[in-house]
Amino acid sequence: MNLKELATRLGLSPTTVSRALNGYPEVNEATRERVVAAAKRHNYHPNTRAIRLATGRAMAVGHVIPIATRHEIVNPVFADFIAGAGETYSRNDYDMVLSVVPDDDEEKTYRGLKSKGNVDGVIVHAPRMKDPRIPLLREIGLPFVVHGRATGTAEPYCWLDVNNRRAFQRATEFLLDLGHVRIGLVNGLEFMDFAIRRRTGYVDALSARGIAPDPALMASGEMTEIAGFRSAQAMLALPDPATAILASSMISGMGVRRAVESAGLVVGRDVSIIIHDDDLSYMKNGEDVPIFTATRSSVREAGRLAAEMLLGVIAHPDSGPQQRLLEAELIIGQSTGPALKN
Amino acid sequence: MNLKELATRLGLSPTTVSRALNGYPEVNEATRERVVAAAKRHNYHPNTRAIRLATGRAMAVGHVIPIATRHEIVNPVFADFIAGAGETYSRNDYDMVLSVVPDDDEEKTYRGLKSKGNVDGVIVHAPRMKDPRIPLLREIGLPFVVHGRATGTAEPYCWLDVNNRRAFQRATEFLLDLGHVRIGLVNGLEFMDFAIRRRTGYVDALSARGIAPDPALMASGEMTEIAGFRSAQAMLALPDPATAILASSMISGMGVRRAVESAGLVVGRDVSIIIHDDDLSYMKNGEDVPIFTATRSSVREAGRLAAEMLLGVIAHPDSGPQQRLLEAELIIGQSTGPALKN
DNA sequence: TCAGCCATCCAAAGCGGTTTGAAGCGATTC
DNA sequence: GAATCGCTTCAAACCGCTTTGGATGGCTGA
Repeated sequence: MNLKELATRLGLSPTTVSRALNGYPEVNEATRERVVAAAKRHNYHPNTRAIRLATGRAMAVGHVIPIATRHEIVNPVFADFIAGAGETYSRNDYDMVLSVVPDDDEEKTYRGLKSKGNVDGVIVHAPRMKDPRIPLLREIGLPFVVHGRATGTAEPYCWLDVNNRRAFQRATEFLLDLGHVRIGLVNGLEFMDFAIRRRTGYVDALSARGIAPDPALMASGEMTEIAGFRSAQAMLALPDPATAILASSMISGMGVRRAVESAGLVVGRDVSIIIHDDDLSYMKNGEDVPIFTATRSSVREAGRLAAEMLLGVIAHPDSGPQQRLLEAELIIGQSTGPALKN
Repeated sequence: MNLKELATRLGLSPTTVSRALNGYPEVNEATRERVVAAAKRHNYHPNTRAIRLATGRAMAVGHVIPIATRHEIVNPVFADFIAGAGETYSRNDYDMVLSVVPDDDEEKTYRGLKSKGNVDGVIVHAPRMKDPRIPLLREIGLPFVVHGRATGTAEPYCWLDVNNRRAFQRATEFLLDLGHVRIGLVNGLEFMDFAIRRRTGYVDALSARGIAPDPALMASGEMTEIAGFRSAQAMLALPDPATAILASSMISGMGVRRAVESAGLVVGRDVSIIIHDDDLSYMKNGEDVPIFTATRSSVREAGRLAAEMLLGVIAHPDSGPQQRLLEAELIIGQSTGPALKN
């Protein structure tokens, strides 16, 4: 059943039927009701491909996922962000198209997306310092929103980010207030923008109390369990070991916890742990009482909001670059406690 | 730059240019080269929306992700599967479109995808027993491939699955051979088809050795760290406690490990653990030496293969239902050892 | 009464490709 | 020399919708 058939059946022109269904004013209310009823009765759904060609809009948003040789973006955090963004798209009748491409094809992919007209805009994931995708997208004129920020980019652009610096600053201050001095940081890879900001927050908090950051207490790597384990193990084995550790994710936090426990120490008593909790739906930080004390910010919610921002930018291309900074909450769990006097 | 402009510039008709670029035989080789060169020079890319309307194909594959109220499908395993499938689509110039919808809209979504012509086929995720999506998709005539199988579905359909029964049977036999008798199963939710099959394999292996399955040693729940922890904790607290535990994923296995360690026991000596390892890219089971003994099967590779199968079905709709069963390998890690005599 | 004005509807021209049917033309065949 | 054939190329229809630019006719107001 297509528009023409439906129109014939109703004894109307395709024009009128189209207008009736799309809510245009120049159609008699009685006619509209008749059309709407017939459309429902015959289970008519306009063909998306035709709409797209006729309107010149793709009604779709792209997410480009590089199959990285050096760093995996396909991680649990990404999945939850996508889920959140997808909710927004569904509600707005947009499609979400994911392009999984070898990372040296990334630029070609963005250019293709634009020139072939597959999408109306894209979300940029996991920005790095001076991320080249930002000038690229501006150059080719494809609307975009960055999830995170890219330090070192001069021109303004649309982004939505968590205040990572402030979150880690607060977490560090919290540990300092508990009397901890030897505080370790198990960070993500420090070419990622968020990791840089987190370290800044951590260092700032220490410096404000006159504590010089100790390189031995600052690790950086993939946010995996095993990496968390190893980094924490090293920090606990120091002559002057860490008594508290900040971990960059739930998963690396689990590695840190394993290191603490396998050193015969008790989490929350001998060693405090604070993680960053993305509030992943399948990886809750406890149910009622959080297991870990954490800086929490829902990445799924971030996905929803970033998608909304992008749809806004697509609808109003010259409304100027929008920006939004979300604050993480500091939630107190069972993994932190006062530093032991000795 | 569109086809007509390019044709005008070349002094040719759009027909010839289109054919030249699409490799049709009825065009002079010299002309074709001229056209191809001009297309590259002017950076011409045919408009996807126009191609889709003209050919009647969507050149896209759908993945419907229900925002489940009762069960989360958006999990790490799903993310890796998607990444694998996406690789295949990119190589074949197909788009991957994800629909994130409330779970009571799932049927409506599939029907819409078909009648609006957004996709040429779909992948069905996380099948349950007698999964209603299979008859639905058959009814509306939308090509599909199921990742997994749905026990209780009479008619044949396309699927790609891991031999879950055999994998868990072998794992159980391996533990039995090591002298374990009290073997626990920390399973996924048992309305999921894969979980049923795993339990069957486990029970079969025990029965073959004359061991009656003990309900106290069989848990079922979400595959989270905390659920794994709790189930294992209960099994270790029994009067006749488990000396070995099968866990359904890396994450629940981490919970099991924590339960073992926090009971003051040593993994691989006091208690053996075998997990199912989906070989997730960001959650490796060790680097050279696996941490866990595991039944391993790459879910990413499964994604690639399922996507290939679907593209095949789309290209040859009446080639009959294809089916493929992948075997998991049993890899020996550091989490298993002989049962202690006492 | 008649021009002017809404309210309502329609024909036709896109959107940018693919594909069908036919035509031009030099070479071959009879 | 005419008919035939193959190789190239093209004009036009088509995919299914949106949207522009009328057309129609009843109603209002002078």
